[in-house]
Amino acid sequence: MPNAPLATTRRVKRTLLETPSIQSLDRGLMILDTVAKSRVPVSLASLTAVLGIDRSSVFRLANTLKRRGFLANPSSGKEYLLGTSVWRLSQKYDWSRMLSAVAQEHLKLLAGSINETAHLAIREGSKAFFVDHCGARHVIAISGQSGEFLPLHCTSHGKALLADLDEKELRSLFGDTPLPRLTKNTIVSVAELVRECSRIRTRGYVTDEEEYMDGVRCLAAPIRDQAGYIIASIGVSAPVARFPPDLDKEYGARVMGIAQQIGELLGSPLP
Amino acid sequence: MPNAPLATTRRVKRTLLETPSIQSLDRGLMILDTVAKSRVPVSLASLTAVLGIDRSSVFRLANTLKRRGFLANPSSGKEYLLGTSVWRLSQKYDWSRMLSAVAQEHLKLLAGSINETAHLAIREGSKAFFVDHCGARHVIAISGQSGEFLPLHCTSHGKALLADLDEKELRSLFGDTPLPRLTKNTIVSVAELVRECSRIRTRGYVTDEEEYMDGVRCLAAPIRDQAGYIIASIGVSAPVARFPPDLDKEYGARVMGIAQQIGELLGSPLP
DNA sequence: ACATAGCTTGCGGATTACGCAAGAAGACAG
DNA sequence: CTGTCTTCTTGCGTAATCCGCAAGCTATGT
Repeated sequence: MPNAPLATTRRVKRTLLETPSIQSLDRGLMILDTVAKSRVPVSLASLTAVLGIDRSSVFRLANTLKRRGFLANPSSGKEYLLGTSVWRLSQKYDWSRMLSAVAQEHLKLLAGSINETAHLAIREGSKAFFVDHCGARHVIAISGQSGEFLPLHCTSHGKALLADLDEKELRSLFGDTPLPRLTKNTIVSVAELVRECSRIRTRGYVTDEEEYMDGVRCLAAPIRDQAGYIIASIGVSAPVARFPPDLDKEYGARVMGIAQQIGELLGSPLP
Repeated sequence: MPNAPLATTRRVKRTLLETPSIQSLDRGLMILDTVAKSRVPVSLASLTAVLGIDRSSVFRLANTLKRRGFLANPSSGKEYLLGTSVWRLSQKYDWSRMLSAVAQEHLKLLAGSINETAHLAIREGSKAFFVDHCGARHVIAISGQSGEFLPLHCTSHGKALLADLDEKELRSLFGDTPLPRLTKNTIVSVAELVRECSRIRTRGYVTDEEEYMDGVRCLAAPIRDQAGYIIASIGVSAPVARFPPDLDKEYGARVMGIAQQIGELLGSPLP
């Protein structure tokens, strides 16, 4: 653009493709995201800092969100936290049904490709909820527990779902009660869980070394949405005899591949 | 302002009180609400009809919401349904903790006023999750199960949480499997549950006539947010000997009063 | 009491979003 | 396969809306 004949410096080329976003709405949603991301109430000042928008605009946007119940103030204070509307909306929807609809194909694919039972789970509160499963065609196979709640700290799915939490979050989640031991391998300390989580983040998958049930090994990977948040987990389970650790690398790659595909599907179910 | 020199007819008086809302954001949130309210995918046309906004504006707003993952299109079709972001946000937050923080006082008040155990519950998937409880000072009292998942169809809390569902929704929730019978009084047919729900809506509270456990009667009422959606339930439990049906009216009124107070607190925790 | 930090509100300008209307893209019937 | 009809998508000009500045205000701490 050598000449630059434009009087006012126009934003960008803004080609015909790509409908432009509505600025105020977009900003409002960013505020929601930011508040949700932080686990402590957020002050107006820090919102302006993070978003780089003027104080007054942030105030008015946040105020609008508050009026509709998407944000709220804690009993005493001006800081913002998520309001009940967010929860209301999410409750109306049966996410597990939506997820299993989207992921069903992939789950079958995974189970079929390695011929072991595959599971799909989400986190519900302090439990892993097993949304769906697809069995293997072995005489001996891990039976699926669709609809079951299992502990988070001693299953591969549970650990995958927790992968992004830091020590503080883990401690607040599990409280002061010691983690219940189900087998001799069960991880019972939060400290160890912290290490496990950081390992998941670098390696991308996690195994369950007979931590939930003797004789059963599992391998799972987190499913992340476009924004990178963990929203579910997918993995496989098999008797130890048929699932020695030297298969981990291969299975891990497979599981992670499927996890990524599902994440992409969830992110943008168009074009 | 005796002269009223304004050329363009200004909207309303717009007094100093009440910060005005940002229109586009407000509209976007209305769209979210509308989509969530409907349990079938919503077309652009019906959105414009419901909201009374121009087609193009709705399109661009919805598009913005879609980009941020708050809306999505089903695999094939242009209709809108809720996107994963809504779920993501709600997951980040520990609603049970927030709720119990807000309601703790009231729960204590309720338990104290009638000297029986009071419970606070929310729905998590297809279970009632008991968020908090407050015990009574009796030798024999119903012990509290904070942190427990209980069935929806045979507890007063569960039924209160389901009160607004219609037959279709109830059937899709419970599926084809018959409702498990826990006592001789347990409601085992969806048809009966439908009647029970309509009764709750008119009467405002519901009892559990030893449907979950022999010898225990409960009474619960739904907690509704500002918009009227059921978001939680509160109620009391006692041995039948101490809680005959002629106490229902008094206890019912008490429980409903507290439920309303909590709902108001959640809706607007300011002024 | 004063000072400081953070929240709230007026105000004017111009960017932004709105609505109209025309243009695609399908859906459906003949 | 073609024409008609519905529904979604995009240009464009207008002006209303929203943005940022800067000044009030409220609360907190010294």
